[in-house]
Amino acid sequence: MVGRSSRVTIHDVAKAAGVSVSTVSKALNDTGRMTAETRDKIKSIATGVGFRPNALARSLLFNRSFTVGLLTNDTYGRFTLPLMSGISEALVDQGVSVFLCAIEDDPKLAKIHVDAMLDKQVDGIIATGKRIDRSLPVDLAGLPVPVVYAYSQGTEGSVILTADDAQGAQLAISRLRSTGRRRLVHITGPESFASALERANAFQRTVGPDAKVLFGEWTEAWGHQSIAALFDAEGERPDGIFCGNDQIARGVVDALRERGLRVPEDVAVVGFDNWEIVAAQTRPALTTIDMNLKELGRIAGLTILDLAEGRPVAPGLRKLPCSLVVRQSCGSSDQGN
Amino acid sequence: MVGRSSRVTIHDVAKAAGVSVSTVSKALNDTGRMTAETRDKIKSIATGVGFRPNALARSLLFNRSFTVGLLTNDTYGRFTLPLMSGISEALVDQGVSVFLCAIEDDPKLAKIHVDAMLDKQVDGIIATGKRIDRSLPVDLAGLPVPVVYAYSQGTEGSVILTADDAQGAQLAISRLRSTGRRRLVHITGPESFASALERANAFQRTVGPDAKVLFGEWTEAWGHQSIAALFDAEGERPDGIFCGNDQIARGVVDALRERGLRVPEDVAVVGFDNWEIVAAQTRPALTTIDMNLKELGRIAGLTILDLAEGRPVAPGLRKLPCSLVVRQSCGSSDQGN
DNA sequence: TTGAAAGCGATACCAA
DNA sequence: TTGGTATCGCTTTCAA
Repeated sequence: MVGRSSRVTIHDVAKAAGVSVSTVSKALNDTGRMTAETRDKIKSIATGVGFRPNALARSLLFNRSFTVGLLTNDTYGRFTLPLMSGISEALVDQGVSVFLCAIEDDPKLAKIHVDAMLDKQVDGIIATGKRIDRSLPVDLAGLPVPVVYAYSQGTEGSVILTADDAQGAQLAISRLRSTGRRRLVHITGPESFASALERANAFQRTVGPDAKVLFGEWTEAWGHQSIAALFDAEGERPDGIFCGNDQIARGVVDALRERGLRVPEDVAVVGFDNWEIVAAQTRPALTTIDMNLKELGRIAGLTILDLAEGRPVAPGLRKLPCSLVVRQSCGSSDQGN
Repeated sequence: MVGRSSRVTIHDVAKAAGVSVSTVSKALNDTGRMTAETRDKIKSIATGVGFRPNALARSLLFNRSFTVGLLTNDTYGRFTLPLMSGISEALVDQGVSVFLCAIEDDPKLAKIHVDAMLDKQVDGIIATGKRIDRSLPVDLAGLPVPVVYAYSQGTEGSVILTADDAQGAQLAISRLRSTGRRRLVHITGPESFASALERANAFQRTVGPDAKVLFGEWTEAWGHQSIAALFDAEGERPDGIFCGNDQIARGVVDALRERGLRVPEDVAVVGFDNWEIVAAQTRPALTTIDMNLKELGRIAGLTILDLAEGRPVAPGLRKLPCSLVVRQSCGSSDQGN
């Protein structure tokens, strides 16, 4: 039997308990004063009839909707999903729900979604994208609600959360070195990506100013091409490769294997992103850098809540640490040369 | 300058226009009667002061929140994201927003999310998962709002939307045959998955009762293993392989190439899922079956809206057609034998 | 200790 | 043509 049982209001509880609505409200919210007996009786009746307060009514009263919006243009969800998961996790105990709006780089659509969220009185908006040096196609400055940018470019004076690319790169390099690798190369995406540049700079700062960096595409194919270039050429060959993302790393690992080189024995490889579906299916599975996007999401959620509740938050760019995920492509750190 | 400009209410508009709130309401909603002049004046003043009606207040009045919930336990978002995108697309013009709740197979978490959504008076809930023969860890029957199951098991008498696995399999087989393949094999996931079984049954119904089906895992590794088994054995070798998902297909394609077999010239391969990240990066790129999850989401959105607005919807399982996405792994259909 | 009434922001009926 | 008032479900002040 499908049927929408209609909702029970505080009025119904009052009638059932033989008291007034105000008494019920006070009883359930543990406010006002009354005999413990009355309070308990009302509480048990309320649960008995299955009363749940209408959040809309409370929102109207408190001017707080216990709702935040997540705006994204990342269609693959590679960044959005872990972020979303972290946000949700941080906010669910506070009774806050998340509106997800996928706007696909369409300014008009973005505006429609933002307006809809504002109309619904969201307590704040978290903006996220697929790269940290591009902003969403909509201006979020001057909105009547707080905004937090997570893995996206933000406006002057706003709160921006991102992963610490340089630190992530260090992590990868340390790992390669601790397994005894000395001839390191960095294969990464286009130079036009701030995160590619950031990692590459960290790489050269750490390994040396003329450490080799190959900029290209974020694809497996680029991984293959790079290996061809590196190993067909004369001269010194790398024994450790730090890749700008897991797809490149996969291409690199496959290309090395096809050349009869063993990973990690002959060449160790570290990826970036910890994109499960790529990293875990690569043979050998990729040791890689995780940007901890879920944690980033958690912090974004808590931050937007702070802002919404009027607590002070320092504006500016905040970089959160990456961590190393050890699988097989980089050997074990106690392994000599 | 960051600052939350406080919201303007209908009252402010009324004051600015020198009329009553009821007149403003009527003017803006094109109801009631008044001089076109008054109406226009009020409208322009409203836009002038940046008035946007508080959706919460309207919801309270209309008992409609213009909000739906999407409940999912699919962490990768492989099914959820396209679905979400379709739902959102179908509902955004109606001013409906979507709460996304990721519940990760945790019954308690699921209940918390469902309760939060109900408290916020969602107009309906769409439940989705990562396989069609499992239900979410929460009972959605008897809720005071309509529920639609999309790519998830549903309850007796509910509305369930899913992809037509059998038809998808037919599509793959037709494609293989139209490129002249005659010795077809199906490599797929565990027999315990309804969708694997459904596709396998369709395969045997079409190709013949003793057409070979290999059940295994949904992984690249299984693709490799199957190829080893098939090509190391004595006897007839397949010239066309239909894979249960794109990951298996990728393993198959890689394994074939490693054996010196050309894809698609020697063996044609068709995948399933059209998971861009896998299908497009495979060399050659995978011809595969797309479950049209976005369209499925669109229909789920429209259906939940129908239900929410009291329009009749036939209960039961509704299978939506898959489509073929042609890339390179299956050659072109005008190619002879 | 309990309850009546005002009000959150909007809409709609019914008078004027 | 316009405006006062009740209402949606809830919380909170203030009076009883």
